[in-house]
Order: sequence, then C-alpha cells, then structure tokens
Amino acid sequence: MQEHEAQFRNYLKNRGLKLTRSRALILNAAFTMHEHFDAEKLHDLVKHANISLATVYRTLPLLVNAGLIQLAVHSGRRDRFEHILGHPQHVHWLCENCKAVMETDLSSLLPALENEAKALKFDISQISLSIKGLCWKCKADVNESQ
Amino acid sequence: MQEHEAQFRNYLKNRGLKLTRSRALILNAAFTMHEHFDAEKLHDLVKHANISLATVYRTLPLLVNAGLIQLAVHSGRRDRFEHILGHPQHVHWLCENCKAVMETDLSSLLPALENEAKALKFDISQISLSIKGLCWKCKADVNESQ
DNA sequence: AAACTTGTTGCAAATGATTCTCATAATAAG
DNA sequence: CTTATTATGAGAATCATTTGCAACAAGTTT
Ligand SMILES: [Mn+2]
Ligand SMILES: [Mn+2]
Ligand SMILES: [Zn+2]
Ligand SMILES: [Zn+2]
Repeated sequence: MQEHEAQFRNYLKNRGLKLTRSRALILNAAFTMHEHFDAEKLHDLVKHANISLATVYRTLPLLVNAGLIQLAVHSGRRDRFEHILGHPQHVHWLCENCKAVMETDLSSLLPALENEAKALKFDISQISLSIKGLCWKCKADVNESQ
Repeated sequence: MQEHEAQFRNYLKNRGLKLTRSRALILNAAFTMHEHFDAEKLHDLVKHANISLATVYRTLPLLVNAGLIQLAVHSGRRDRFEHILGHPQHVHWLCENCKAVMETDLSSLLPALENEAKALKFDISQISLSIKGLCWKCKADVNESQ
C-alpha cells in the first residue's frame, strides 16, 4: 500500500469514518496529478467509476484535514489544490498576465519563519507564500508593445 | 486631499474613468477600516448613502488595480481585502482553531525574495505570505484538555 | 455468513458570493 | 448648458460549492 493510502486509512479510522471505494479512487486520482487541480478536474479522473461531483467535494476536506493535500492557489473563483506528500513546500509565482504558475524552493526562507514562529509560540501547520506579478515572458511582451 | 484620494483620482483619469461620489465614499470607507474587510462589510459603511452592493463590487477591482487595496486572505468563500497605503507588507498568521489573524513584519524576508525575483526575471506586484496553524492561546487550550 | 449499525453516496434542489443586464442618472469636457 | 460617455441601482443570472434525502455499502457483532 502506498504511503498516502496508509495515512488516509489511519486518519479515517481514527474518527470512525469509512474508507470507501470512492474515497480510495479520489485519493489516488489526487496523487496521479502532479500539477494543481480543482474539484472538477479531479471529478474528470474518477467519474468513469460513477462517482458524483458531490462526493468529490465531500472528500476534498477530508484529504486536507488528513494532511494529504492543501489549497494551492486561489485564482479566479475555484479552489485549487495540490498534493503534499512528496511535494515539499514551495513558493508560487503567479503571472497576472498569462496566469502561469512557477514554483521555487521555500527552504531558504524556512529558518527565519520558524524562528518567528517560536517567538510567537505559534504551531505552524501550513505555509503558503504566493507572489503575484509579471513573468519574464509577459514582461518582454509588454515592453515590445510599447 | 488625502494621499489615497489623489492616487485614485490619478488612476481613474489615466483611463478615462470618472471619480464619482460613490467611488470616493467607498475608497474612504476602505481607508477607515484598519482590519480586513469583505464586500459586505464595506457596503455596510456606505449604504446609508444609497450605494448598492453591486457598485461596491464594481469598485473593489478598481481599488486593487490602483494599488490601494489588496486581497488579504481568502477565508471561507468570501474575498477579504485590506488597504495598502500606510500598511506595509506583512505576514498573516492564521489560527485554524480560533480564526484569529496575527500580523508580523515581512521586511526581513524581502531581500531574499527580491533576489529570487531577479533571478527569475519576475516583476513582483504583490507578496502574500500566510501561515496556518495554532496560536499560542489555542495551543495552551489543547494541551489542557488532554 | 447473515444481521445490524452507522456512515456514505448519487441526485437534485438549495445556497451564496459575485457578476451582469438594462434603463436611468451623473460626470467631465467643450 | 449641451453633449458624449461612463456609472449606478435593482434585480436577474451565474456558477462553484453545499445540502436533504432515500437508497447503499462498510465495518462490526452475533
Ligand atoms: Mn504548487
Ligand atoms: Mn493584513
Ligand atoms: Zn506571464
Ligand atoms: Zn487560536
């Protein structure tokens, strides 16, 4: 069994919830994807098994609370997620023009943040750093058109 | 005239938009508040002047594009904003238990980020760093109840 | 393995924040 | 003041997400 399955099974058992066929399929679909995804995208991957969109929506918060996925970027009106296991924390660079998302390592900033957390007596569970602006490609385009 | 009014007037004029009574009132309401606010909260502050919620929603993106306010936290299903002028960039620490939001200075992290931006040739327009977890108070409560 | 208890699902209807339509009003310019 | 154009209120429309409910499936107990 994969690590994420074991973690989910454990999370569910701890609170008297059941590991159903639907939930297992949705979990695996989430770990199939290596980019950001929203509820509908996830549903696309499992609807062949007659799983409803409502069930996807009901499973998403379970996966979040189990520490398996997290809210990634909120662009537009849909929530977008990404899986966590095997995907270390990173910075999201969002181009406001072409909507591209780049990622860079967050580790160099971690010590400073952990220091501050200690000073605040704050228990960190998730760090989300996203930076909006213009990517190099769009910056070039803007300059051209001037 | 306040600095934010001048900046807004200038922004509007540059693109042939009009500085209306409604927009001026909404802008000032936004700078009246020193916490995060959503569209409805802003509307509460201006509806005495018979300003509709739709107009508030139409003005919000203008204020964002003018660099006067920014999306602060997207909690729950509502967008929450904060004014920028006179409110330097900061880190948001969100307690997942009591929903409290603390803020700390971001300046110590800026040099590292600006360096990375330079390497990526990325033009930063907004940095948003939010950290979820447990505040010291809730951490204490949790320990007690064990 | 059958019975039982409790949580789960699909479906469709409900919700709620945000956006849009359109007829009327306000603004900036000349 | 007149004109050209943008803005506004009211309410309808959107659309992602949530819910109610009756049928089902998972885990547990005989
Ligand atoms: Mn990511
Ligand atoms: Mn803030
Ligand atoms: Zn771009
Ligand atoms: Zn707290």
